[in-house]
Amino acid sequence: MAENQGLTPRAQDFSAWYNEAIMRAELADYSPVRGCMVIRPNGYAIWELMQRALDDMFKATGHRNAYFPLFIPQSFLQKEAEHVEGFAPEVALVTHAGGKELEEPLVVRPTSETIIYDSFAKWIHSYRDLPLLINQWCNIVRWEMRTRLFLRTTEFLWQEGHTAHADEADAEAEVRRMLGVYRRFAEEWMAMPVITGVKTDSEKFAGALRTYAIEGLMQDNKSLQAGTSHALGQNFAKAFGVQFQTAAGGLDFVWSTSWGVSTRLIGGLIMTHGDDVGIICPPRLAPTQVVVVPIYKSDTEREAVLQVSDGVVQELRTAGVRVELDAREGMKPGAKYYEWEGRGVPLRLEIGPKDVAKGQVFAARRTGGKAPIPLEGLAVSVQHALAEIQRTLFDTARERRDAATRRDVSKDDLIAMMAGPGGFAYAGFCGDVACETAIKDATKATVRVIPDEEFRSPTPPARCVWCGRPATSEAVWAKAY
RNA sequence: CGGGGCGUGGCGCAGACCGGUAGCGCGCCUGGUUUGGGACCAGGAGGUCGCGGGUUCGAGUCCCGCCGCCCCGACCA
Repeated sequence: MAENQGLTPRAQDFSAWYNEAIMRAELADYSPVRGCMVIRPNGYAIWELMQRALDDMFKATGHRNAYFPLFIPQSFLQKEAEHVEGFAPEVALVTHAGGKELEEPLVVRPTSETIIYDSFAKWIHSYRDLPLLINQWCNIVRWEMRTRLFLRTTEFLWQEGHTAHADEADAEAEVRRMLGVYRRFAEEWMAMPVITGVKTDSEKFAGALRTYAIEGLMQDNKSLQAGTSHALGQNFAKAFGVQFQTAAGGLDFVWSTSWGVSTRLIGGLIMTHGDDVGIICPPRLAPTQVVVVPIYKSDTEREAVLQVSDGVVQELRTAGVRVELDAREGMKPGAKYYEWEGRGVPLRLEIGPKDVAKGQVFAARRTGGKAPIPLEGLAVSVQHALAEIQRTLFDTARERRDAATRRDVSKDDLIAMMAGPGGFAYAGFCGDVACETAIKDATKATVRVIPDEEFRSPTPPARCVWCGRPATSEAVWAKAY
């Protein structure tokens, strides 16, 4: 049958594949408003699972959720110089409402630092009020020039943590802690290996002292900034007068942090695991972890097969597995397979007359391989299989990332790499923005991070890959989303 | 904003160079037969051909203008 039902192969056109994979899985749709997207139930279900996992981690680290307004007085944004400058070009402004012009235009939040610090200034009086650990789940608007489903849309959903601390060390610990949470989420839930590190000044958040990030390498060997954690110093505290009385009786400004991940993670999930058939959901984030497809000819077969299938579904559901029974009539099993594979369901159980007779189901993994599983102890076997699939996805992704990583590259290597296969290039960096710019102009690659110790090369590079002067650090270069 | 591509039933496309009854595949609806990797037969529904002008007896097709979308680049999570 129709060969035209397949997706554009990744190797042929990764962008086309990405869009088609999203459409096939019914994760999202284009909207009537340019740059915006509709997140369909299949896509939103992934987001809900991400939210739940992350929210639990935020709560476990002492954070509480709150909600701040979508509209921010324009003047607020202007109180922090770098912040305005950074966000001004992509801000949407409400100038009219209620049928008349507003006295002061309202910014549609591109991020909530300013309006949150306005509140923090009211809430924080004493060192006893610190640390203040707040998170909010909300939507954000940034008027981007060029958009891409999930990866960069005009409006997107995210989570932004905002915390205030009595001293720099405590704030720094928070910034690192939340970067660690993001890393753990990426690795353990998304099965997406990431490197962590600090951003260069040119890549850091507008208004931050330092920005830390997790970066994953996608299948086209471009890097995706998947989460950021910012040390804001006392910049916003000073701009908004967030002061507190110290234990010693003095007055000081708080040290603050902010950190966020967004629906962009869904794009990362797609580009990390998808294959030419469609997306692949890691089991822990799969809205449907298991689909049961009954197979039969006669009515008697149908009855027996459906009875076993129902029992399987019940058993798995009771065991906490997210399972669906696809008992649609008039559709060939093969057609169902393709449909669920396109949606990324990690495990499929086929149940036919032969399986019923043998007391087994036939399990097909989205990561490859088919094998019978006995009905006896099925729930445990299925959970085992899901855990293995989760691990396989992570291992495969890490091997792919490592295979696309080169260390101690020379200037010529860097140029050749970025003109060719792409990937992560580790090399010495003098720290001069001039070299950063020159490299970007010549290769399109940017410094993704100055990697944390764990990711650094055993022998630190001695010289800058570009200018040859002594290196102040090792950096990771890649083309990025 | 620059470069490239594209707008024709829900989706994918043909028709355009050379103006003359709007077509194909998939999907959808009804009935029947099917069902271990994308079923088949029969019947059926569904289109302001992106929008606005113009040329013409007649425009999906030719001319002018506009709009939108996708991809690549500059800005960004």
